Amino acid sequence: MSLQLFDTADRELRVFTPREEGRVGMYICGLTTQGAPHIGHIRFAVAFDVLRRWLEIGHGYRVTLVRNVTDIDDKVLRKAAEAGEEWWALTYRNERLTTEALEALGVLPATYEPRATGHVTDMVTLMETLIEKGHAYAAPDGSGDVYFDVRSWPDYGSLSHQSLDDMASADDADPRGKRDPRDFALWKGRKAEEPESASWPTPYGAGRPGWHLECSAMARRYLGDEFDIHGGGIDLRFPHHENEQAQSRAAGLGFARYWLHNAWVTVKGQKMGKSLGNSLEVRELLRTTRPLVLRYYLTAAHYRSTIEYHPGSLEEAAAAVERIEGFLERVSHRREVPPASSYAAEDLPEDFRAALDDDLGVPGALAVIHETVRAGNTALDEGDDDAALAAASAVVAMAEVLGVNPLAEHWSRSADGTTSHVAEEALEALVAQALEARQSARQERDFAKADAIRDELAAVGIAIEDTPSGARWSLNRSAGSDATGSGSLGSHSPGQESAGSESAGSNDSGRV
RNA sequence: GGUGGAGUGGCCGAGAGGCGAGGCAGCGGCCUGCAAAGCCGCGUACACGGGUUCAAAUCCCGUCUCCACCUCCA
Repeated sequence: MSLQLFDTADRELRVFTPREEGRVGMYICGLTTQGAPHIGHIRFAVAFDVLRRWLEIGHGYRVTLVRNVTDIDDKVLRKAAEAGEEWWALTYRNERLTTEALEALGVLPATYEPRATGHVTDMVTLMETLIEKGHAYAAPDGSGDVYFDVRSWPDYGSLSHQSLDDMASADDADPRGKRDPRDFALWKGRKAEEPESASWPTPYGAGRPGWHLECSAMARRYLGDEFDIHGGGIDLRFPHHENEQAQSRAAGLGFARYWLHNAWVTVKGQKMGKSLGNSLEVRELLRTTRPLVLRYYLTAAHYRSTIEYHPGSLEEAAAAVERIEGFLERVSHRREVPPASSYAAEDLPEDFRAALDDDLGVPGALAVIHETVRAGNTALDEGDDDAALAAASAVVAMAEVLGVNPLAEHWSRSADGTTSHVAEEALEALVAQALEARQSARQERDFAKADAIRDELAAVGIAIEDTPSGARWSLNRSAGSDATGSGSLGSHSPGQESAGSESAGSNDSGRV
């Protein structure tokens, strides 16, 4: 079984073969840290996190993932000036917000996250090569700009399949010193009104990186002259990636072998924009949505399909997540579900593997997870704990590949540190009292009273389920706007009767 | 003008010539004191018009609508 990926350059599925046996070098364009990230911004990170996990878990590759931080550009300087803030303070603050958002969603850390501003010398080296080879020139107007000469590179446009002659010339582009309006800036000479801290000396004059050069320079430094996968949002295909490829290849480097691009998150059919305010910022959404749910939501669609955001889609994601969690909880009352790491990748269901090998078919992979959940629930209903445990193990392992494993330690760490064991124990004791009272009422067939107790608990976000082995309670995850309930407070059953009346031999479990 | 993508059942969202992915919601049933959870059953969907084929959401032709990119947006 081999992995196939859709390559933007070839516009078709290609069998993925790394250039070096067993290792994969992957570069993904991170964010320009000019603002707090919204869910659209971080989709790429989630999408490529799944790819990275599948390469590692499913295929055993050692992945070197480089995710850059473009920490300087026109907008950064403009916003900083508007806010009366140092540009580097603004960009660093937003970089941290981005990191927090990605961590919250369980995106595995990159191997390295280089910043553009730290790689000026690498960029100068590239510019020197390009000028030497006749593919770039310093603007003759003394502006300090250095441009790539697109006419000198016949292959220009090959990534986005556009012909130079068909490209609309950029009316709004600053034309100073360009030979052709489509020439793009490798380097931007410092303008008088720009802060000195935002410029670096070069042989061509002081200035700062153009938007594209840093990626070529940093990919080269960390992944080499040629590497396997380059990813990013679909909008980056042109001009950003086209330009990266042009400047790197013109400099004699092999550069990326596979180009992958993810689609948007849209709102009302349109690309998310500034006008939406901050309501879809990750940190805002996480006030009312569990990180696992948001992660599931962003993961569930195929990476090349647009996700249309609408109110309610997060609730649907929550319901799907709870279905998986509910099953794992049910099993965990009977047996100890082993961690994902103990599950051999080769044992992942064949349909699941095939789905992911087919250009990362996450929707198909999720279907396998849900089918396995149903089979597991059926096994549970039939008292076949072995089969249920096998299903649960597979579910955990599959979900782990997608980064949506409810049992992963990541999700049980409370994001805000509010969950203390003391509080947990206190809650446990209070609920236990209520459940005892309800149980006596039920035994006396005073169902009005029993139901009243259940309603009271429900009102504060505690759901009750009666099972053959006694009542269980759990924090109702979808209740109320702020009842986010941490995983560690997930669900409880009266310990003393946990396996009591059930079939013998099922009590080797204990609780997880 | 150029390039690329999309239109699927109440909703989300896969698939891509023949057996209706999966989830959410809904209805019926089992279970339950009642619920909840779970399980079982229930859907005759593929923008429109033609065509090819024994067979078309899937291929071909045409039409409509929407979206993205075309020099600093994931």
